[in-house]
Amino acid sequence: MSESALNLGDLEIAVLEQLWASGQMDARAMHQRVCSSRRISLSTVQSALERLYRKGLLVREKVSHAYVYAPRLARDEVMARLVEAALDRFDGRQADGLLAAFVGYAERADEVTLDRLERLIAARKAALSERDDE
Amino acid sequence: MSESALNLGDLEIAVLEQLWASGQMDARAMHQRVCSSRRISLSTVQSALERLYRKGLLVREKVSHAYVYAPRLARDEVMARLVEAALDRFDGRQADGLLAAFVGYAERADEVTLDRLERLIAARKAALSERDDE
DNA sequence: ATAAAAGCCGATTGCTGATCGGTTTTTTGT
DNA sequence: ACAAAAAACCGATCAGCAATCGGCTTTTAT
Repeated sequence: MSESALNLGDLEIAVLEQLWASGQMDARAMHQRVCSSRRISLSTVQSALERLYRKGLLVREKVSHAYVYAPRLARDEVMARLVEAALDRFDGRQADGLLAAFVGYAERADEVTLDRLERLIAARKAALSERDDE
Repeated sequence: MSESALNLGDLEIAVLEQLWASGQMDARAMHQRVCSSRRISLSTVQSALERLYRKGLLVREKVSHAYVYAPRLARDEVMARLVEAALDRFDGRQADGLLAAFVGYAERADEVTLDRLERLIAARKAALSERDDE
């Protein structure tokens, strides 16, 4: 049922970051964005986009001849899936794992983050009790 | 510089789970535990233990001739590192990343987990304000 | 129709985990 | 002390996957 197993390489993440920042792009534009930091050919970028597309992380539309790629998932969602993929391989109790992972981060978390988390938890609790009612 | 890049294979995780459950074990004992679900030779298990040792996840002690391995990190700590490794590759704001990752899990979290998280957050907030005081 | 741009395909490289067998070293039983 | 058994050590193979590229095919635009 779980079967996530998402895995992303460095180029793939860099490409995703560009798309999250700009919304959409074709391979050529992407190449120009990333070729400054990485000396890379157009086809390499195309391969990365293609892989991300096959992984279900991008949507694309043929604009006249070229594909224009756009993120299919929000940045946050992808991060969540990565966490899920990393934790799903352990025996049961993912919640505990996340909890544990969070502890490590919490030690560094600032007040704003904590406030946001509290709101998230409150929202989740509300959702839970509402579901119980019906 | 982050430089975590922790990565674990399936056998490695299975081996770790056994050690977390039993505290310590030598290669032979480990082999007997895992060879039921995986048809695997002793040396394969030894390799996995060796790899985990080199990765700093296990300690070992030569008990007379055989190494006895034990976890160096708690299960939770390893999970936390895995999450960290998965998230560190994104641009900045890891706190936000964790937050985001948490959102996904929170949607499935049960009340007990939520309560525990609230306590964690409260504890962290207390620690923060105490530090501000001094 | 032809050149340029894009897509598609296959190959290579590099890394890492899983897996094993053979050789050397250590332990142990007699 | 010696031989058999157990363990460690070593290196080799295999598989999967990301990164990378070049070349062939298709489509577009002039």
